[in-house]
Amino acid sequence: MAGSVRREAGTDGVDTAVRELLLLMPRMVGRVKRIPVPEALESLSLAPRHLSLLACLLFDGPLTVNDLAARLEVAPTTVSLMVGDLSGKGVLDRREDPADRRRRIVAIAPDQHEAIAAWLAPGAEAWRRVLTPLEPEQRRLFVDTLLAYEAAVAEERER
Amino acid sequence: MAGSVRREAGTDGVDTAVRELLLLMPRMVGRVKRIPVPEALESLSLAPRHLSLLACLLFDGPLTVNDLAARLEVAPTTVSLMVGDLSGKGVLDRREDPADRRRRIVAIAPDQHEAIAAWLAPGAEAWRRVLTPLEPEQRRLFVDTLLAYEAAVAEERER
DNA sequence: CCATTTACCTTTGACATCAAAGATGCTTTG
DNA sequence: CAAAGCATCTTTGATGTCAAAGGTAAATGG
Repeated sequence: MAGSVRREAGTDGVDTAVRELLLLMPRMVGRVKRIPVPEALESLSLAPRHLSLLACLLFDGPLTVNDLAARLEVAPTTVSLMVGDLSGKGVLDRREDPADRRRRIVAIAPDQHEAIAAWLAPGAEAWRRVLTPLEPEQRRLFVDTLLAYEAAVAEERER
Repeated sequence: MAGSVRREAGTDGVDTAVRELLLLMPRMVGRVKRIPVPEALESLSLAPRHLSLLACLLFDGPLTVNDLAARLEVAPTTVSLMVGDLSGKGVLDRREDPADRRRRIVAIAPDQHEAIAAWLAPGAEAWRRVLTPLEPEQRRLFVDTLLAYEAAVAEERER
């Protein structure tokens, strides 16, 4: 039965795992969208959806709008609106690239650096908790498998 | 530096992995939101966002609106609207529970079963591709770690 | 040089999602 | 059995996200 999702037994648990993951994924997405905002940042009307954008900037330094959109797999529109919003509130720094005035270089305002790192910490803590008991090579395998999945999905889209 | 995301070296690569995962997650979410719709279903105005709902119904049989919302980590509002939409188009079957007329039992319309399974197949194929080369116990470890992460995030929300 | 093409960002209008309130039916309790 | 309480779903108004179009600046090339 080609095209079907399930297959006969004997594939050594692969299909069981696939099934579990297909059902787990939307749950995970939903949860991540609800990570609570610390009080210190609530006054700046920061919401969970800003978290990944700020994480990118915190980890990989100043970036352009398109660059951010590509990393987050989100439309440049969305980044542009968010950045406009957050820079108005002093959370982000948006300035023209002197070398190319079409570009806007986006960075975290220095005085918000610490508060944002603290916001990221609980999410990081969740990962740390589940990764710590693993052997180093098991950890490596886990990350690589997830990366491979992302690549596999990206590839499917080409066709 | 408590509360910071990075720590000193010597934690055996945990922090490297955490960092990679924090950056990978939003990418994955974005990609999954863009899984293409097969032509056979496009005429029914089905979009990627319907996929996880249909997957739940395909795997776990008929469910109620609240049940679906809980599994998808989405508001009952959203499920209600989607179900109303899709049942209007004959993709889903929505009928009152005879035992409790407040409930609506949602199921996939039998004649759409096959097309939806085919839509799910590429996503399943991506997982299968990355899981097949693993040993059974490695596979188990991978799934369990992801489940543990989901549980860890759920727990953080309580506090 | 000026004209065309390309790159990057923003604006705009349409749609998806959610929280809160509303509607309906079951359950409990005096 | 009546009334209050609870569970389930839908409706409504507000907000987030996106695709398409618009605006501006750099690159290309005649």
